[in-house]
Amino acid sequence: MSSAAEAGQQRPAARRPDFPEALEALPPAFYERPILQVTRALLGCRLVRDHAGRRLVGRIVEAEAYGGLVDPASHSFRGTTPRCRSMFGPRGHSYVYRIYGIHHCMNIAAGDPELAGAVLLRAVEPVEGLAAMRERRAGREDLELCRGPGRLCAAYGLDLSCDGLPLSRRSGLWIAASPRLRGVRWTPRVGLGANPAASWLWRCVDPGSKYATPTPRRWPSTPRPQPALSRAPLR
DNA sequence: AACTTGATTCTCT
DNA sequence: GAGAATCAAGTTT
Repeated sequence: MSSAAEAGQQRPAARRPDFPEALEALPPAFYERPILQVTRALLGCRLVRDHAGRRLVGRIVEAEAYGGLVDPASHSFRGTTPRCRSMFGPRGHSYVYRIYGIHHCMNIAAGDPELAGAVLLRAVEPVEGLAAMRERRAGREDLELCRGPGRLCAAYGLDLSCDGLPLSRRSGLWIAASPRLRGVRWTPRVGLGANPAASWLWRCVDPGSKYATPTPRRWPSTPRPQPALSRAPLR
């Protein structure tokens, strides 16, 4: 009995050929659990990018889950489109989209098999490569370099050319595992307006970090039950 | 209208 | 100063 479990622990990639090798060091919960667990596991991990001869590193302090079974706030809600194609792709790949025609947002595809899903990285605490980030975000305080999904992409130089990349050292963009962060808080997601999912607690934040965006004082006033995540296929 | 940001203006502390 | 409100800035749906 223990041999099967040990084999699974030792060689997770054998049953997950699509999963980037750089993520194999993460605990099994990272890729065995629904998207909320993935979101939870990403907090405290590091977003790393090797680009233009420099390494950028940031500690993830804020992330949001999108997708799953029925999430009207997700790009995947109405099925696959050229834009959100990466949400339906293999887990551990990037999903980068343009927002408001101006900025970009970085996500990690993390849906269960046959389910679309992605985790939006909303803020990281700059750890390494501050000089390159300051160049891309000239005139900003260090606190503001990566506080917000659009700012994060600007500081990292992430754009549509980074969409669909496997997160790995080979691609130059990956997640470095970290011990489970304690004391995270779940809140409603930011910027959903009148969306019926506006009150779902799918935003995970390190409340002790100044590098996360502020949590709104007033939450959506019409709570609706979150749907149970299941492995049932979309549509 | 949209999973945002930056600048401005207002309020309150 | 901090925080809320308002507005405008491309592109895609």
